Amino acid sequence: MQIDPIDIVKICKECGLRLTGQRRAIVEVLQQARDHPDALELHRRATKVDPRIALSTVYRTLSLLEEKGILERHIFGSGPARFERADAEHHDHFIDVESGRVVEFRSDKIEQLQQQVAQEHGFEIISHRLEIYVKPAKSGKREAPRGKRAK
Amino acid sequence: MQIDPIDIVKICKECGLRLTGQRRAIVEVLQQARDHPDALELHRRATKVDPRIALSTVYRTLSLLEEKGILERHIFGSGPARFERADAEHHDHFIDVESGRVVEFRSDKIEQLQQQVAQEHGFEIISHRLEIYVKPAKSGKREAPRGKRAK
DNA sequence: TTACATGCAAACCATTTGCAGGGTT
DNA sequence: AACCCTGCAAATGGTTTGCATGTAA
Repeated sequence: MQIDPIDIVKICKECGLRLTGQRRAIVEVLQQARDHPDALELHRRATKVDPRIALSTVYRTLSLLEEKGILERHIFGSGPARFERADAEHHDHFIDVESGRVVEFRSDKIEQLQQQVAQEHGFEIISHRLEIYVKPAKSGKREAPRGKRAK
Repeated sequence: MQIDPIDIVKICKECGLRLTGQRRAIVEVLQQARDHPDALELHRRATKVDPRIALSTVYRTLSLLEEKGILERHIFGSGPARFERADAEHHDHFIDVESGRVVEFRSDKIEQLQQQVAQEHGFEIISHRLEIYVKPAKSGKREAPRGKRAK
């Protein structure tokens, strides 16, 4: 089951933005991304769709979509920001330190405990990020858990 | 109760490093820090102890101490890395988005759940970071929870 | 036509690095 | 004396920005 496509036409209309070829191309690339690419990689992919796209435009568009809540920007370890579609339901990340691969997961229990701990400290949660840096378990490495995630 | 002081003399001796005035000064500043300062701030403080310290030396020393496991480097949101003494017991952070203040916390339950989730995915945890961006709860803001942390 | 968007290059910011001179052992 | 360490300034890498030009509406 797929998340709704980014409706760049609607976004532009609503916000009084122009619908340019570059924005279309970048959105298309984001749409198809199943990984967590950085700006440079997105630029690489976007130029295949339309060679007339500057890296700065990619950055500008990414910031734009992030503002609109369409995208999430992650900074894993050090290194460039990496982007992904903002999911309806928040999730966290495993980062395989050997391959750089990112795997999403969600634990309602952890979410719930965070809420509880924050409350105990007199805080209200605005957002959070949980990144677990991992390597494949040497033994009993179960292949990808059942279902990509019960989204 | 205070964490053990950084024994820079011992570290240098063990690793064949030189015990310089700069290192002493930076370590002293780190020692006294009760917050999570960035490199520039540490440099500012260090130059008060000894004006002859270059920012690059601060960076070099911080990297050194991080390697030795004495320090932890955090990157909260975007912005410069911020440093703190590596605690015997891992902890996570609340970041007050309004004031920038960082509050430490620890939840064994969360740690445990992470372990469990990682295992389910066939991963072995190398490290993790959990940052909860918060603001003071509007109502019923209980003042700092009992004890700074039951270290 | 008229803003807004883009490309380009320069600016930026945090951090790292090359190198010649200094200071510890 | 030998070699590590430092200061300085320049380089780096990711990202942002100023500005003249291009283009969607």
